[in-house]
Amino acid sequence: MALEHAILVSLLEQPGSGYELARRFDRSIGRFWTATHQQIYRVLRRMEADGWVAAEEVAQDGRPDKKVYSAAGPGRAALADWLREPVEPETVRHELAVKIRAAAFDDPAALISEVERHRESHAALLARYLHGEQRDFPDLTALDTRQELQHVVLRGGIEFERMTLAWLDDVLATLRRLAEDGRGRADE
Amino acid sequence: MALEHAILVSLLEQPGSGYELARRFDRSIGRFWTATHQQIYRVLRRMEADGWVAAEEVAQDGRPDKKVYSAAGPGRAALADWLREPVEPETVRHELAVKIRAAAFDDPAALISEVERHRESHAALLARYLHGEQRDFPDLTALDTRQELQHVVLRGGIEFERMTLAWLDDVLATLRRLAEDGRGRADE
DNA sequence: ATTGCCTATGCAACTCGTTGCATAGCAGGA
DNA sequence: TCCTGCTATGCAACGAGTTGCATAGGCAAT
Repeated sequence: MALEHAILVSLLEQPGSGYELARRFDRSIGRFWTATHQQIYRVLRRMEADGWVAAEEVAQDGRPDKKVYSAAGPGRAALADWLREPVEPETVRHELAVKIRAAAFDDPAALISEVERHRESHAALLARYLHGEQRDFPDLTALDTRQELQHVVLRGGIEFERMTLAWLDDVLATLRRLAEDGRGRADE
Repeated sequence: MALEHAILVSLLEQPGSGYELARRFDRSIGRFWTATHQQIYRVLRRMEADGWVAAEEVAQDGRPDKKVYSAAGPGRAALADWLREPVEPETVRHELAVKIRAAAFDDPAALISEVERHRESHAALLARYLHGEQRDFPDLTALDTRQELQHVVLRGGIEFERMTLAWLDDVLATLRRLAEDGRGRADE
């Protein structure tokens, strides 16, 4: 389990309320670790009870009060411990891969529009990454440690999306070829 | 949720018992969808109750009896329906990316051995993929529909591992550079 | 005026997934 | 001989994650 740790990293980069964290998880961090506001609120309360984070009530006008959290000493220590633990193997859930193998027992052509939609969303994400890179890292020769590490993670995201786009093109070409062949021959 | 569907695909490719499925999920299918034997047994019982799979008791000598499952008509229909549904966005859990960003608040050098271990396991997986490709697809010009689809998924796995290896090398170079700089300058 | 959306937090109920353990016979090695 | 490990299935308990709903004030558009 590492939601606690993802939250700690986010709070170290910038303190914030549960709600703000939830939005960050929808945007930047969410590319590497997803979480709903429910999980975040629950885990934040547990972390506060354990002394990992400190909370400060902030009154706002025109808006509900919010509790701004920041990482506390024990939280940083827990994060350092976690860093030194070996990563547990990631549990993979690659739904599209399952669907592609499933298509062999149905009509491969039925998957084409699905894969195309997938391709669009990956192309959009790549564009957002590249835009974010230009915005947040205009000068790649003058980065501090934090930015260096953020950037190497971003490079990973960019390369992943490029690889995925190329593969989805490969998948589409394969599905289209099979659909052609299927029309040419008798349906099996 | 798609464990049902992953099981259906596996049973369509080859009928088998819960135990055999669990082992397949540890090996081939498990690259795209992980599951423990507990999940598999539970879901198989539900699928049998729903008529998605048919079970046949098989007596064995020297071993406990096993129930061999195979996909039934309603299961195939459910799979076809699922193929036509849009994929829900995958929930991403990229622990290493979180750790890399976390390293900014600790010692980046502490991550190096961790990333190296990661790199080794991805290199080993790539080797296994390439070996499996040679074994299962010796003649790429004579593939039927099922093999074509299996192969395009395998190509995705291979490209993913290649991309990951290149990125991990990038990460290692970055961490080592930061560790050098950290020794040169004062610790912050 | 009403509708809908945004900020901000939370409860309750549920499903999904993991972990530990149990059974039970057989095979192989120390 | 005892211990370990493999096949084969399963129960029970727990923790993680999701979904639906509730509150509650403010803002903007219809």
